[in-house]
Amino acid sequence: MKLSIDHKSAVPLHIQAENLLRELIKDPEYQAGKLLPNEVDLAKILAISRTTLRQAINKLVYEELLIRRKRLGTKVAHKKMSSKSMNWLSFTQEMQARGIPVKNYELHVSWVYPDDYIANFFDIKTEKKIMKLERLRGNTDEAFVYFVSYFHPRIGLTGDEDFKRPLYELLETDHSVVANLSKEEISAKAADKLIAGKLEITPGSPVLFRKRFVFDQGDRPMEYNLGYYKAESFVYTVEARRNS
Amino acid sequence: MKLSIDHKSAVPLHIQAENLLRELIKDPEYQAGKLLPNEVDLAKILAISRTTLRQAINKLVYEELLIRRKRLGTKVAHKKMSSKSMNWLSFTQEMQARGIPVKNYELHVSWVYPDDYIANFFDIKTEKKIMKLERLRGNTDEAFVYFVSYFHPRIGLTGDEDFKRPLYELLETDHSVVANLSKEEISAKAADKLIAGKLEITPGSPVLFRKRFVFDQGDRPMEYNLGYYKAESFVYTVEARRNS
DNA sequence: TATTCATTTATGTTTGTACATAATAATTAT
DNA sequence: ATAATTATTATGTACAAACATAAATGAATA
Repeated sequence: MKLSIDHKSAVPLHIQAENLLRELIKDPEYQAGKLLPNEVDLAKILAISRTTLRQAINKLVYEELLIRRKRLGTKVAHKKMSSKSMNWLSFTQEMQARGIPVKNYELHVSWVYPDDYIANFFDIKTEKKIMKLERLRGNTDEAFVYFVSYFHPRIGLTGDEDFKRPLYELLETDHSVVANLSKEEISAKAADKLIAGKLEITPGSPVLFRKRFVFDQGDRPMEYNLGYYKAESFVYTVEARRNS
Repeated sequence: MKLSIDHKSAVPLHIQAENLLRELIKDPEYQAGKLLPNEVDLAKILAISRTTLRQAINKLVYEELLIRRKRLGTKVAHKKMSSKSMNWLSFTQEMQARGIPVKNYELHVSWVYPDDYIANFFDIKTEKKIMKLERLRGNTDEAFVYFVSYFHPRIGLTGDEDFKRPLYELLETDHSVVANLSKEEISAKAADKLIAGKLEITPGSPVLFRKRFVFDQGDRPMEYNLGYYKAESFVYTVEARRNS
């Protein structure tokens, strides 16, 4: 890649400048904290206007790859605050997005009588069995989350589905059930014997515990999910903007 | 919030325009697919230049809240889940809403040199001390959360403020700093000796650990907050709805 | 020595202007 | 009727110019 701007190219100048900057900041010198040339000079060097250059820089600033400091200059942003609002991605997709291969350590389907709490949420009777799906998942080295899901009978799951596939994709394509609303409750918990055994930690050590209530398009309950995450292995990110 | 631009305000026009747009696109009409007024007209209406308006629109386009279509116009993008549902309540207000009286077990101000992580977030040098606020809080019976806050020097806190008051109210009324965006990372942790001592639990037992990055109106970092919640005493709720 | 003040410098904000381009709508030619 | 052509219209790109502002630096002052 050549580090100059081609004014005759069909590629917009600010795009060229952006790409050029992306290359430039890979240089160890800049990674080490060296400042970029100031905007006025750099614009002159690249033979584009400062406005156009700023357009390119802005993009990288948005991406938190560059940091501007008034009077000092612009430099490479080191450890960027990762704020990937993971929220609606499935576990599999989220892991894949981070480049971590997902492995199923356990995958177990059973049919159980719902307890009062679940029956109440689903608004069903306790006399009829519903499907329970247990999944122990992690990367290739270790399991770090234990999921327990219960599904509303309305969906019509048989238990023969391929649960290695992303769950919400399966429900949407094969059962026409679309998750529309999720309410979650996150707390810390001490692992009991069962959970400790699954995650291979000592009983009493901390886990991140997540209850998830999932509703479909008609706001009808469709899934009740419990997740036990090994501490340190999982961070839940939430982004909120004031709206008022 | 008034939907007009104040040319006399100290708040930059493009920021005002950005906020205004955020409000505007909440209108069901726009949510339903109506196009925004075209840039030239809208700029005229708001009495700002098209360039300035584009600056604001660009931000929302980058956030994937708006979609531009050449020749067609700009409209609200509805596709992803909006995970933005946090409670903008402060701890005090939240507790009061639940009818639990808040008590401060400890309230301690100190001035410390920021470590690399904090300096990086605030984008400041490590040589200059910043204010650190420690608060141990709970109900009348027991303390169940330990907060550590660091504030950006820009805010100009002296340390003599009345921190028994709700924090964000204090910052807003007395220092004209408004929290606008917060990014949080929630995880489970084992309590170390310090935390265990504060919360009066045995070291190693679980706590809900929450990092909070708070930004002001200009999206500039203003507070870095750490919260250690005694397990079982606190549940974090998140509601996410797909808007398509 | 410590504090205050002015200077410097790079980014931050804003406007006005002009032309390019993609996609649609309207028109014309086959 | 269909295809090709031509407006039309909104965004896209690009420049120049000017002034504002935050923060570091160094000079003047208490």
